[in-house]
Amino acid sequence: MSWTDERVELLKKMWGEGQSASQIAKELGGVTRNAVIGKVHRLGLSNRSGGGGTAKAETKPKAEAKAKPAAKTTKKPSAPEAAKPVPEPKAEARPAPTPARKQIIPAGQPLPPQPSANEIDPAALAKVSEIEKKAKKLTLMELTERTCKWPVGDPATEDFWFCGLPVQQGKPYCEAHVGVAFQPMSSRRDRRR
DNA sequence: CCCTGATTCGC
DNA sequence: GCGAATCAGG
Repeated sequence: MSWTDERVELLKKMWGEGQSASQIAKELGGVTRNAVIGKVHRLGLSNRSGGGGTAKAETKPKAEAKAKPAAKTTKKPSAPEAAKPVPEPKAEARPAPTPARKQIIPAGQPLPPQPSANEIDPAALAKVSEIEKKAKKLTLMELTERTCKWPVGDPATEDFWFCGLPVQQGKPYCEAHVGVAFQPMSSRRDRRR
């Protein structure tokens, strides 16, 4: 796959929306997240603020001397390079408060499709029963930080196990179970007797 | 372990 | 220009 105009555009759009590189890569298809990140950098929009041209040259004296697998002497101009006497006292405040900012980036949660349905989403339930077929069926002892802790079956019987699929980051359950575990709220609202 | 972006460098 | 490998952090 190559970076056609359309693909680049989609990349820009998604990146602008705060989508992660992996998601973008997944969406584009045919590329890895690394490819996406690489492209993002080459496009000069590494920082999601780069919209209007305020290119902040964040000089990161970060990783420098890395443990290279082999001693590559490819580049080493070994230029004495006089230190940069340019103080650059950080002038330029903000002449203009940045005119049109795209929009406030949610940062983080991509927010779900739409919690319009207050009741447990039938689709979510279907998803659950479907993934339960692929469940690892772990025992309590086998659960770890990253295994879905959704219980299945009756604890009083032998037919009991935990989902065990990879959890959704930060949550105790896998994607499918998170879907039914964390409801938009309100479904059971007032069940007055 | 999973995921994120950042950087390097051979191609 | 491209992106795998690698780094660094969460």
